[in-house]
Amino acid sequence: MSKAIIDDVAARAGVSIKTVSRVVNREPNVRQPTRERVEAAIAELNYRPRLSARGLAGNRSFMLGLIYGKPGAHYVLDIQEGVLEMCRPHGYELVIHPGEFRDGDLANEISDLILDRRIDGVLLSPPISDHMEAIALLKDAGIPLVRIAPTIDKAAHPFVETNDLDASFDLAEVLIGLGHRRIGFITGHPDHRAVGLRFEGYRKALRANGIPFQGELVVVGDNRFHAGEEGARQLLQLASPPTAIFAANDEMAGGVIKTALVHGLRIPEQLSVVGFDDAPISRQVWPSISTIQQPIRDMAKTATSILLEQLRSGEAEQHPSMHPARLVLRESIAPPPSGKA
Amino acid sequence: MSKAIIDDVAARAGVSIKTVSRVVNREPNVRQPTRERVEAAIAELNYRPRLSARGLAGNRSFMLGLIYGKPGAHYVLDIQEGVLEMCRPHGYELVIHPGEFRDGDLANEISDLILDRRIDGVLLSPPISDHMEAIALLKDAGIPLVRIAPTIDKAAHPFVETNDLDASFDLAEVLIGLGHRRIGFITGHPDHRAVGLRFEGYRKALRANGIPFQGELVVVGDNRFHAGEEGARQLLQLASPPTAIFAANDEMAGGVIKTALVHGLRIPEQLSVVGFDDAPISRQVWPSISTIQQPIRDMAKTATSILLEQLRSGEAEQHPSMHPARLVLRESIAPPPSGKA
DNA sequence: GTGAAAGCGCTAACAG
DNA sequence: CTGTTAGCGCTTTCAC
Repeated sequence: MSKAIIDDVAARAGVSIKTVSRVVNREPNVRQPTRERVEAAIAELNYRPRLSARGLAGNRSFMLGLIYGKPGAHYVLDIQEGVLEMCRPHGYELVIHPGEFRDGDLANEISDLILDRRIDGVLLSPPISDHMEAIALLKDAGIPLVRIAPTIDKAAHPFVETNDLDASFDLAEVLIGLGHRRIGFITGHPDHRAVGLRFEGYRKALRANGIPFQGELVVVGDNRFHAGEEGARQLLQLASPPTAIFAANDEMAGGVIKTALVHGLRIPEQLSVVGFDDAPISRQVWPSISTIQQPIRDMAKTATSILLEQLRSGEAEQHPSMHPARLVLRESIAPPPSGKA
Repeated sequence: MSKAIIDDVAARAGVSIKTVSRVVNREPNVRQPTRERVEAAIAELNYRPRLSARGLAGNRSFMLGLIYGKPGAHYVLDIQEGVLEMCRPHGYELVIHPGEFRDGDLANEISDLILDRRIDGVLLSPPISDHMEAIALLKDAGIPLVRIAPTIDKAAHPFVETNDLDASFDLAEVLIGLGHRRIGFITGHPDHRAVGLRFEGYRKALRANGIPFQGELVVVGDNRFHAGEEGARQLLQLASPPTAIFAANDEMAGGVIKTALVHGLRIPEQLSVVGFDDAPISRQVWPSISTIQQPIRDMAKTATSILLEQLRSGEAEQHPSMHPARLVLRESIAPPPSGKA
């Protein structure tokens, strides 16, 4: 078994190998009864087309590439699983490639990936989805690509996205609705642009509620836990410290909580904290963090299906697809201390 | 460029394509000057052998499979990166396959993987590395495999491992050395056998120090944060609660810490907590958790190189390789409350 | 040591 | 709608 090749199937079904090929590739121009006969033969023989033979003859590799940065382990795994779920059933294999945004070698690594593996198409996940150099490279090589949650030059290629800005706006409004006026913000890593939109949402919410923006309440972070710790330290040292802190992701929000606890602050009574991502850490600290859940896995699936469609049709259809995020309110928020409100 | 094929190289070097093939495959029987000439031509033309052509002719796929469970996101990513780091330079691609230990379909999925992709070799990471059904399947199919941190039937196949038991013994002895006598233990998921060894280390340490084993101090967990919360709740409700809790992994240790905080206990003054894995969470909770760091990435690299060696030589060499773990002592431990010691 | 010929299993043009 | 004929680019025999 499993040694069956296309000739065996053709013989058993009483057709030519070309017809078998047509059935396997879902091409039209095969009469229904013929198709069924071939399919039966395939099933009986447990025939699986040899990928390398198909690749050699058709000049395709049946491999998709996923190039990703490291915005957090769970984010990466979610993306991977979403992509796998979509590409396996379609006969595509996935080649994963971790890449550093600032790594000068990324360009070389990508060339190697394309040249060596002859990837059929590429998925770019944040923050690499904003790495225009990489994108240009792929474009020049004529490799179809789909970007996940890009923030710049969005017209250039198909993409999927979520509404970071609006969700962030909503979350900030929740804090404002509770009575907070001095809300600190810890930004994400500057390279990670999608996270930058979260800052925009915060500012927009301030504006919408007539709260003046205060530069001293903003600290630049880098998406990591430690940046949250440091940022909180800075913010809490202000002459007039914030009554709430909005961290651009949950890792940093976790850092804020740790610092607050170390300083002996009670959360949420003395300080409200919110994050973004609905990462495991948001449920694991105490009190648990109010945050925003994104349909990461779904975005990855959609991105993959867009890429597969593009590979089939040959043309890049621009149907940007929006996967809305939603608020997850938990224990970490409360009205500001009465004296401050 | 990049369109160069073997004939181009042969022409430029003034040899036959067979000789080029020999050089590319590092075969013997090529005179040094000839080899150099060919290598020069390859470099000048930026020639890359087409994988599908090699695969078709040589009946290999140049793909390795990695089948893994979900013992934690960071664990998985570390393994992936270790494997990638090793196989890319050797011209192998990696096919990742997340699998559930209890999933009845795992067998089918693996068959598909083998049949469809014609994987050359497979790496099994915990807890799948103890999934004997999967292993039997691969063996029957004649697919070389290497297991990462297996605990049962270790003679059957090559493997890499770490000293879970000894490290766990050492950590338990640290607690005992501080004066603890009632030490709670929260076990890992029963399917995840490697984690089971950690329990053995704990028992061995008790024995070595003449402390009687008490069943009531042991709670069965499942490696997840929530199990740590629950387990701690149970242990702290005992008539005579433990003065220290050893969780079989850091996720659960994090849960223990959260429960302790919720109960108003101060750590480590009133309760010492230790975990295992040196996962990010061990640094992110407060106080940070004493734990054990394992060279996961290195294990993955070694496993991969063993597999590659096996593919080259054709025979499975049994040189089980041990990667020692090491203690990481942090804030979460102290002598027991004086009344209890 | 090196080369010539013969496929590997499939798809791409064409014919019919 | 179906079949025939050539390759795809490489590795294998097996000569030399």
